[in-house]
Amino acid sequence: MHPLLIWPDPAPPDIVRVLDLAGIAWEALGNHSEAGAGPFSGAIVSAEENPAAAYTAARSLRRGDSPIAPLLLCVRGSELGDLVERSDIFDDFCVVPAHPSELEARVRHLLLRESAGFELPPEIVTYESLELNVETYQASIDGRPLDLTYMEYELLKFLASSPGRVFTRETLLTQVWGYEYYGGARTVDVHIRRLRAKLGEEHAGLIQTVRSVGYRFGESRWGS
Amino acid sequence: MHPLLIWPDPAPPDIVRVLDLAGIAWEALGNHSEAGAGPFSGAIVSAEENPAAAYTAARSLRRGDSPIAPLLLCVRGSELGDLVERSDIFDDFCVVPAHPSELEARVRHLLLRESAGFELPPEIVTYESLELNVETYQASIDGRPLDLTYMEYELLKFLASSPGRVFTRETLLTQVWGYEYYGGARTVDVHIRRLRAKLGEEHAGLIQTVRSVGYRFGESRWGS
DNA sequence: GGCCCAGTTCACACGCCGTTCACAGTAGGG
DNA sequence: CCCTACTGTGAACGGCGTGTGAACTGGGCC
Repeated sequence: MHPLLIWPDPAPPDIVRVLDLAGIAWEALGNHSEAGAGPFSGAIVSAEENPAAAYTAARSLRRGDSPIAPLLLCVRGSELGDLVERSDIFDDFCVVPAHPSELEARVRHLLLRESAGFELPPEIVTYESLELNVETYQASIDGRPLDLTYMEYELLKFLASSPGRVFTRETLLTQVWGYEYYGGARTVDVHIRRLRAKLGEEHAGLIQTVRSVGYRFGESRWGS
Repeated sequence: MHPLLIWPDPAPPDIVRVLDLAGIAWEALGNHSEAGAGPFSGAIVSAEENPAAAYTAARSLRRGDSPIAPLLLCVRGSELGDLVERSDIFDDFCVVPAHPSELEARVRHLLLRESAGFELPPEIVTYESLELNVETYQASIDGRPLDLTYMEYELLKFLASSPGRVFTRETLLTQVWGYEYYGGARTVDVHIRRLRAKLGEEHAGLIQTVRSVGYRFGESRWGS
């Protein structure tokens, strides 16, 4: 069994005590760039001290080449209201200070469900002739490779993950760019434009604009 | 959105209070055999009073033809040790007594993740052969796609959400256009006209004029 | 049958919204 | 340290959705 990743570094003593008593291996890391250390069977992110930094850390753990799952978020009760809109960056949360047995139960439950087959985002997103290999960050259409930048790739991946669904610029900014945004709606437009350009003339229609609403990927006719 | 199933019946007041405040529909059921009543978007099983019976109930909810997911288990702290070996019958648990905001956060988190993962049927407003897909902003009638503008779509969606009900122009202006309006009653007329034109000759009668009152969608006065 | 009221239809102009271009800031690599 | 490429923002352009005025129609009432 691979160890659990704990953020931040040094790891909060309360969490360490529970894991050590339960005989669960762990490793504390301060930032994602060090995560190349090895595979983890899951992560615990403590938002007790610095919630904002913890959310950023959790989000970055969920991205990149090897997203980590499951992820347990430890938060104070006062932070509960902010959790709903961040649902995508954690699998379970624990209100701290918590009874050690609750924390242990949550960790064990998550690990068990993980081994039983946890749902992670698919490795390859495809739509018609478009292919997105999440692992290698490569994209191709009609077999021809697409040279996409990071943001273009993230945006296209997000859109292609929900074909037909319309996303507002606001939604795209928070979901793809990942932070609260004020103004800058033009940013989305420009990236959409660059994407369409790289998709080529014949496939530019894959991304449709829904006037005064947002953008939609594929499914122009809902014959489905 | 389908209601949540709550066990046991009658539902624990603490849980009911949280759900009602959060505006989440629920339905209390005592045993699984009654569950044929309708589809549920999830379940909450309270093991506060009778843990053994609650485990049995949760297990039966997870079996049968239509297993219910996600399932939230409410347990006392003293039961935490028994949870690990029962990991298969619930998706999340909540230690009671819990702060209402924690319970609400867990319910919302489960529902959000469920909708993200399982991709439950899209929200669709439908009336006879008319279909409005709220997620994709697409409309169709008799299977033929309708090319509606933003305002036309919003107006039609609002009308079709309450078939048979008559709306005054003022009501439509405030509800659809969204702001207090002075004058400009003609605006509604024209949009109604454009809608009727796009609905086609055969379906133009779906939107009826109630003289000196307003407009009504569907449910002709003879039929009802 | 003529007047009046209410709804329909038509035509047009304004303004919003999306697209596109151009440029500044910045991070990463040689 | 320079250079390149990616990213984000401002501004100009163009299109079309939207709202409004006015003419037209149809029905009710005296």
